[in-house]
Amino acid sequence: VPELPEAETIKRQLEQTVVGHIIVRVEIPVPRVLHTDQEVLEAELAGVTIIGAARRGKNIVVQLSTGKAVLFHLMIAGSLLYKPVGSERLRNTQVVLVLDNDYELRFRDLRKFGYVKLLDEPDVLKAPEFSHMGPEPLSPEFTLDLFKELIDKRSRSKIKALLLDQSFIAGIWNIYADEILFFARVHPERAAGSLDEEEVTRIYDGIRSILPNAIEERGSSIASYVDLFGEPGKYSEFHEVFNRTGEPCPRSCGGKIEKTKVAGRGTHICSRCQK
DNA sequence: GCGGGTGTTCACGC
DNA sequence: CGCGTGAACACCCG
Repeated sequence: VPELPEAETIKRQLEQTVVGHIIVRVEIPVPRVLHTDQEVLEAELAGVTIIGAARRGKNIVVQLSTGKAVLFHLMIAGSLLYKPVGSERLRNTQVVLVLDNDYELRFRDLRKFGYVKLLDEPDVLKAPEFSHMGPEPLSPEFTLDLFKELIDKRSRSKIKALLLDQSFIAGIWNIYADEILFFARVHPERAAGSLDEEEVTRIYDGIRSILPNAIEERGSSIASYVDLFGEPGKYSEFHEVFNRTGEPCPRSCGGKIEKTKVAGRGTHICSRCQK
């Protein structure tokens, strides 16, 4: 599942590739993945220049010279791919933006849970589509004080449920929630209100260090995720607990990584380190 | 047939 | 009672 680091990787790669190019044609083999009327989308995209790329949470946005933008949500098994025109298109390619440099931007989703949508507001901080979302964890506005305030308001929730809640904080999902809580030595079932100041600070520090490290490695490839160039992310090699059930705890505490279920999600913990 | 993210609805408990 | 919370669905297909 592409989370913040994976979406940010793709956003940065879009800036190096499609930005500055004109969309000469749009092909939509599977219109069902559109959350915008097909004719409207085609009319709004054809002949238009791509002027920027942005990200909000796990959402990827391509900004257009017309003041509109295109939102790609990769959901569970989606990918965006930058490929030469004429190269073989993988099965399940649903939307293709053909560019003026003989390359094309392809949206592909094995599960068809992901979607493509036209936005009238290209500023991701203003677009109503994202108005329900919590703060961007890597933004300057997301301070320790703000995090403490938000935690206080949701004291009854389990901390892992909060990290997964996109309206609480944007872009973190299962991999990074588990890695952050292991880093912070906090058990995922803990009620937010039971966390002391040091624990909240450690979770905050985990968020602010793990996400940038993961971006540096172009994200984590666990199932189907690949970046814009079809390459897997390398951060999976650095996972301390996620997908490491049964392995010894990397803190050498003598415990083993266990898999449980918290907030409805598979959850990896070292129960000796995380209290 | 399971599982995955999201939006929605619905039920529960404080 | 009202709110916060969480559970149950629907969507789809390897």
